[in-house]
Amino acid sequence: MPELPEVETIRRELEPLIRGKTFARPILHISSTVEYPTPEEFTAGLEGRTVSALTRRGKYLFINLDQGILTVHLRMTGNLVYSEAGRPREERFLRASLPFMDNTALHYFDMRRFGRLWLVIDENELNRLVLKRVGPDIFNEVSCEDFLAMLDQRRPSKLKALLLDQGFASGMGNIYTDECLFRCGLHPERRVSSLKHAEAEELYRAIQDVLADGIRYGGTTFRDYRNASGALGEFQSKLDVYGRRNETCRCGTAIEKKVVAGRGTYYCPRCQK
DNA sequence: AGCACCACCTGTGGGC
DNA sequence: TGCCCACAGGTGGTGC
Repeated sequence: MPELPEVETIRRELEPLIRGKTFARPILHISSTVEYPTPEEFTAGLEGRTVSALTRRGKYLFINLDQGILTVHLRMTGNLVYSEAGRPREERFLRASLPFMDNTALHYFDMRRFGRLWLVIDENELNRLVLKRVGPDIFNEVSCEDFLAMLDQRRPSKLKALLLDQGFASGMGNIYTDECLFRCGLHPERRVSSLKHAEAEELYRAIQDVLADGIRYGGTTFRDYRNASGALGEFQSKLDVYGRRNETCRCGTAIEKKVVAGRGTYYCPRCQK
């Protein structure tokens, strides 16, 4: 489900709703939702902690506390939903309930159960246990100059694989990668090493633009994504290629789909070189 | 190093 | 019409 714009949408919406609130005792409906520490340590450690700020790196959301950092990764189908009243309307796929002292709550839903929660004591532990292989946030922490310097001209991989590599830079997922490559007219199978300087700059620009647009429209609901209020995103109506196999590109050519870097990849064979 | 493949899960839509 | 299985916004491990 969620790529950078979806997580950022949740972050922006959630922060004013929960900043200053204090957690009551969490209920883990599926204990494997907690990756670290043990479920018992997680519930005991979160109870009584107060939210100070919400931050993000790539697809990771950090709920910073007066002591420690509650970390969330939604993977494919996770939803983090804030509810005014204590209990959610629909309990199917509810994996964890994180109530606050004032009887509001954060509910974590996840159909496929891939998403995870962590409770770490500080940034040091966060970097060591969670963010070992997570590169800088592509939207907030990488300037054009940085990006050009990061592009290793000897790197043999394809553009699609580069952008999906969270260790290179974090936040891009399958949808925004395809949309970004369409926007800058680069083929997903182009080799990183073949990029000219101007093309690399256009790629950087397209990444920033597509992510900004995704955030502006509240993310993409292709299937399951919901924001922190349970509402749908709206960027799906702006997609140029993703999910549009056999539809016509604005150039008149049919959009194709093939597997690149192990992921279903949509592109225009005429516009993208 | 990078890539292909599997694993983790559940649901569903497209093809036969 | 109905059934089945390929595939789905992600990532981590393994082995080549």
